Amino acid sequence: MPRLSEYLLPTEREPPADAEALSHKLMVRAGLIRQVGAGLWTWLPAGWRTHERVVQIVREEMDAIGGMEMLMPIMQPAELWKRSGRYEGFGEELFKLKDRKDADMVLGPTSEEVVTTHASTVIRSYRDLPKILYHFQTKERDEPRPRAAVLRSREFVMKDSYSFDRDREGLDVSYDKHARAYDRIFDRCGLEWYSVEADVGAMGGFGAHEYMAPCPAGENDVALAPGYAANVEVAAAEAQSVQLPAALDAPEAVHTPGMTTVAQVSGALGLADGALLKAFPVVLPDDSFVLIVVRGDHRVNEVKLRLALGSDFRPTRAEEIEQRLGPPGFIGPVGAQMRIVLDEAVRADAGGYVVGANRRDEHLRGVVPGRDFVYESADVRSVVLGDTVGGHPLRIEPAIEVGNIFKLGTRYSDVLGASYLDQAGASQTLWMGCYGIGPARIAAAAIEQFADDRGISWPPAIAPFDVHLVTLGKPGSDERALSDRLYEELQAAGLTAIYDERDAGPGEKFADAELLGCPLRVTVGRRTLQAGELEVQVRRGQEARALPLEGAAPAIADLWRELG
RNA sequence: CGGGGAGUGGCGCAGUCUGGUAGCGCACCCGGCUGGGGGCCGGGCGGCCGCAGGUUCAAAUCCUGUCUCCCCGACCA
Repeated sequence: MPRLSEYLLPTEREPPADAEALSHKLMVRAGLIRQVGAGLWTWLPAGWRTHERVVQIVREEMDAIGGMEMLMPIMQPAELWKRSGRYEGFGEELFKLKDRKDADMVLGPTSEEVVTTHASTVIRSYRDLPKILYHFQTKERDEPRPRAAVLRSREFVMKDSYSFDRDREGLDVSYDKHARAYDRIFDRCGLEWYSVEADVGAMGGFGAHEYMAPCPAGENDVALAPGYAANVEVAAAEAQSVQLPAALDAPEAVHTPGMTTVAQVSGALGLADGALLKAFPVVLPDDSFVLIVVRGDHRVNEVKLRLALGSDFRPTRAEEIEQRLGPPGFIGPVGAQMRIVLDEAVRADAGGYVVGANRRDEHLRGVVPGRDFVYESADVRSVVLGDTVGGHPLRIEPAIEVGNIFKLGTRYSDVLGASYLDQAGASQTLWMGCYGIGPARIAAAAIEQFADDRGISWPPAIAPFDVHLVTLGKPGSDERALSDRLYEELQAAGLTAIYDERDAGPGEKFADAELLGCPLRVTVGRRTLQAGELEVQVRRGQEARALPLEGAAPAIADLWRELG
């Protein structure tokens, strides 16, 4: 255990000028991390202690569900990725390089290819199943925009585990085991968290959950209602109803010169934005056009749209819109010669909507879906504040994704030939799941969630040290002799301690202790010594209490356990 | 990739418009004082002014190019 005079803890008074996120500022100020380049960070000793405490918690819970720790390489032959289709499919995020023989290599952003390749040769029989394999390994992802220090970096350690099962039911069991392990992990780390249903996306999975830690620096928006939590990417909710003017016998043209936005048209007509319909043409891979129509106060959700269309799509170019429909800003579903998908929040019986007329400077009013255009119905919009779930209004808050679990199915085992022989001797494809956790994000999320104006306030289980021991005595003083002894006794009592015996003033020592944020600060000074007691401050809430000198170390250990 | 901003000592900044000895606060080193909330006094160390080219008697400052980093958005197993 370190004495601070010998330790490397470069604290700063000022945060880096370009830091925005609280965790970024505090991790640098507290001497936990330093930047090397964009999205590349060094963990300094105290920061790494926290990282490794998180890792140890994850390890224990993975082992508890039968996971087996291993280690796969960061650098991987491109051949594997070409076989899985992800050499191109992963996109620009994949770091690619060549070795001296000019062979294509990649730096692994994840390890499905490698682990599945092993499984294909190592798992041969139904008797070998199920298996859960995991490792902590550095991941490399050439992020288009790294941000907020370790919250989104280009290189980071991830725990990734992979389950192998005989069938879909087996996968469900492995998945549930992970879900339970994850619950314990995030609880033990002291985070505020919840799990949400996630986009299974282009990976073609069978189910996925994300573990979210709410905090201001979060990059995901989560929709919440009592008993409901979902990433806004996939969230579904009841839309607030909107006051519509009465339907007309037939659509009627309205002159709307230069009014290309919803706000302009609704303003000019004195209507709510939701009384208008917005139209977004998209193009499918077969080059057919689909017109997506949502309420004027709603936005198309691309993830949900992809799901509803059952295929990828691209936005339409301006000249295509002009050619197929009309001038951009004035397009609408009436008379459109293409497939129309109408969002479910649009009611066919509520009155008359206003839509673009597909002619310059003109809209139509009194439009009734079904009567005036033919459509398919689907939920393709993003939820907004004001929507309800089960009658409860939605809350939307930012969160950091600290982990996820994903039912892969046979997507990798199929293409990489991972199969086993069943009891009847028939070859069967392995069913797989993959499960990730980012220890760095857990650390950053904990900072975000619990920091106060004095600095970090770690959850006890992942603090760099359990106790921050501050001595105010000069070398040779009685106070110093006592604190030296206490330092030994704290360790004997099973606590980790950082001992600030620097030749510095009390204000500086207290400020550094509160910045670093260990759960307990113990102060030894003349004042307390004369009173025959020690001052112990609980970092969170900064409540101070006095403990008798006699038997102080075990009492501090008890106090620490109470916090945990 | 689109938009915006910034590169001057370890950190935070001024100086650039109007070219002329590279500065301030903190940190750091030495000495002394102080000793329960970033204390005080004195003395110091430390800078290819991101890089390259150009203009000029002279460039941190003007011109051209380039690199890097940050923020917002797009993107994101």
